[in-house]
Amino acid sequence: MSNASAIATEAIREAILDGSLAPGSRLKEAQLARELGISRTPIREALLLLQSDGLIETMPNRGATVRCYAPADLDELYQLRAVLEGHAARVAADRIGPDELAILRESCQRFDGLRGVGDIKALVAENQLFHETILRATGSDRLIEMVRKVVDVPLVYRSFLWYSDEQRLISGHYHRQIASALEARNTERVESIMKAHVHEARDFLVAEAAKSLPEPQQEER
Amino acid sequence: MSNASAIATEAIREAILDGSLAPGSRLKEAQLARELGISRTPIREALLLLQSDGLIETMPNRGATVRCYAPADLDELYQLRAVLEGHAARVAADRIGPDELAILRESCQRFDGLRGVGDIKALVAENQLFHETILRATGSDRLIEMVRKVVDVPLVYRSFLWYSDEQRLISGHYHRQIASALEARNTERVESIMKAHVHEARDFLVAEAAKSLPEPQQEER
DNA sequence: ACCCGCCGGATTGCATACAATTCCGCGTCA
DNA sequence: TGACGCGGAATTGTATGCAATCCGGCGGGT
Repeated sequence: MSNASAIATEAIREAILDGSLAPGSRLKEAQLARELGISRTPIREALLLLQSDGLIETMPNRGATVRCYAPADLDELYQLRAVLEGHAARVAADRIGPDELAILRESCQRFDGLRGVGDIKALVAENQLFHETILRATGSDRLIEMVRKVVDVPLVYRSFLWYSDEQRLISGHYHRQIASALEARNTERVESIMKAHVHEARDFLVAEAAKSLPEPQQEER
Repeated sequence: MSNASAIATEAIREAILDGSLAPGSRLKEAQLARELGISRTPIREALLLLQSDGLIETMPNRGATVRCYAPADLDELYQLRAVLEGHAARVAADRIGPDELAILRESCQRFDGLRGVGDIKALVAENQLFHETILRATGSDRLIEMVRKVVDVPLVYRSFLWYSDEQRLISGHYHRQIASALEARNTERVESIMKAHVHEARDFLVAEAAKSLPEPQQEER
């Protein structure tokens, strides 16, 4: 991470994902530059990248704001994610190697081990590892990139999912089923399981989001 | 198109798509700035956008080059396009309105009328209109954006397709079938036809590309 | 009282100057 | 002769200054 604009990009992205920058809040270039101790130029480049990631929104001459997401957006994102990850799983079934399968197995083990533990961050990380391993097995950088764009955004709201012990159990089960189908190189099956897995996460999250933020209010600052 | 960086983005994109900037050629910021009569700052922003579109490639401290595509890349892109447009067609089947259906019908008519005519640009435009109408009917900006990223890139090579009279005929046929399936709101059918349509285009193009550019040579400048 | 236009502060957009890095050719040394 | 290292030119990365634009408040007119 040598250059300043990459540092800025990650710093701002982290701030958005961990909630220090609330949805709707205004991102002033000068302010961000001061806070990160760099000039406005790399900040502008970072904002451009984050915009293309869909994390922020910019209006010409009026600056950038952290993008707000309505439940409908979550739904749309997860729909796309199901399509993309389903496809990824199918492709991966033909190309995944023994070492990657081993990683998946181990991940499933650790996932089970985390049952009942309150460590949400570890769960999220473990889940990410599982999904990313499958994505990498596709060998398609474009696909990886697309999924990242669809996954990163709802990460803001996503922790909800892991507070439910039942959801953890079910997710772990899906992961094991997916790993088995990949091992058996059953393309049809792995695609449909993956889609079901993502769709369930969507249903759960959309329901939760509808409860906790019924109005997509525009926050200010 | 008021601001300079948007102008620069479109100018460079056009130059890449119409071939004035050959794949592999180096994009020097100062040179582009001189040619467009603006400073390097908006050029840099344009390059960032084009990079996220996948049209160019940049290495840190070493500038940008027009991205080269191997036949394998074309294959990958069309695979993704089939998945995404297939999904789009499915979604559109539930949401498309009568006016959009009319546009599709008219487009099919005009498409048939262009048979035997040498006007490649008109064919490309008509084809784009057809596919974009379906995409817009999904109401999902993210999906539109994703497809654009996958479609724009091979546009460089794509004219091949339309030189074959047989391909025109077949494409026209697919378009009519798709329009019918949409009108009947047959989600399963429209998805599978759209996928087949894209897959055929891919087969044709990959075969042509393999013939005309057997080695993905790195051009310089 | 309400609407309209103007003005000052704040913020973004663009240009330019400067610093850091890379690439290439030359000379030196083993 | 070949490999290594060292400038210097070219190019990218960052900082900063200035112009253009937008927002909010104030005053005048209806």
